[in-house]
Amino acid sequence: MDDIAARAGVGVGTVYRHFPTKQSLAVAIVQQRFSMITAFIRDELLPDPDPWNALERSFEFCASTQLADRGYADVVGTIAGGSPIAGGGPHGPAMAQVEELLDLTELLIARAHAAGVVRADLVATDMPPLYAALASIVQAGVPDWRRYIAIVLDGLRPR
Amino acid sequence: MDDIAARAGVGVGTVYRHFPTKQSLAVAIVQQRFSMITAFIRDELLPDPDPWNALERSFEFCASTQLADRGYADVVGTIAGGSPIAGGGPHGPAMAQVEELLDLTELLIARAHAAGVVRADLVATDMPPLYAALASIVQAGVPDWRRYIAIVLDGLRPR
DNA sequence: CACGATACGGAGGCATGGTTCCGCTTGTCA
DNA sequence: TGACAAGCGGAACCATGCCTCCGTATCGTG
Repeated sequence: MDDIAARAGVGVGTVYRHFPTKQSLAVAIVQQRFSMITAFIRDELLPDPDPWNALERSFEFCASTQLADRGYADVVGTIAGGSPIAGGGPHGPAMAQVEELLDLTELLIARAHAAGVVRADLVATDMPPLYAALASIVQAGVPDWRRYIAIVLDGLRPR
Repeated sequence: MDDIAARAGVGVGTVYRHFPTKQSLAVAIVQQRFSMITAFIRDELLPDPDPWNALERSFEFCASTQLADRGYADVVGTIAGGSPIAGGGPHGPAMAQVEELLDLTELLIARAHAAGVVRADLVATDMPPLYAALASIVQAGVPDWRRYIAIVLDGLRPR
């Protein structure tokens, strides 16, 4: 917290005036990230005319977010694990936000199914684990993570 | 360390007599795990007559190890990242152990290529990132991780 | 049994990092 | 200008967790 305050050019006291606890600061950051993700899906991916390309871009987005944000993988992992991270939870983005994100993913997958570009058994809840997996690869510092996006995507193609 | 000592039924002092530092204990654990992994590949997977099945089992093994060992994903991730985790490194299994593991993986992949069961561009160094990815899914608490093994494996099939 | 050596236990020292609190500065209004 | 309010900074407090140290128990030997 001292470092955060220093980076922000204020004293710790000021940080604690805005966020009463370290955890509440973390929650605020996570919620902001969630907004970014849902906004990206809604405004960039769903309008994309090519459903397959939208999927591809969703993985790219996931990877770049992890590059900018060391904690991203953990959060997505938490969603993937399906744990009850509602408002009260430890680093909980409100459950409503998770719902919204899953709904958008659902649309993404539905479009892909309609176009027949993905395997028949693919469901929306498959995505968070795959996003988490990719994020962990990026987190590990693997330089050519795009290669692994390609491999996973190949695994999603119709059989 | 206090907890570890208690679980072992000894005092902290005794723990520190065997492992002068917490890190050295971690290193010892990691090295032991490495031995288990290399032994498994050598004694179980390489003798498996079906190269594809061997690959499949390697992922299964990876997942179960992560289930038993919360730190497994991190270690594999470190290898995947290709960072210099030699003897001096932070939680470094000796570089020699990493080399050995990569060599064994090389054999596994070579056999798969010879049988023509995997995509042509697959190389041995692709595996650590994939193992790390799977481990992170397991770590996240996703109950049906086998499903994601299947998806990734499908991504490894010849195109 | 006496004695030295070896091994043990766990209280205490010390560093780290989250949180609180109080004195000071800044801005506003009469 | 003086008095008050609001906001700020950072020193100090406290819990946690790694590690050290010393008094004690155990074991082998003369």
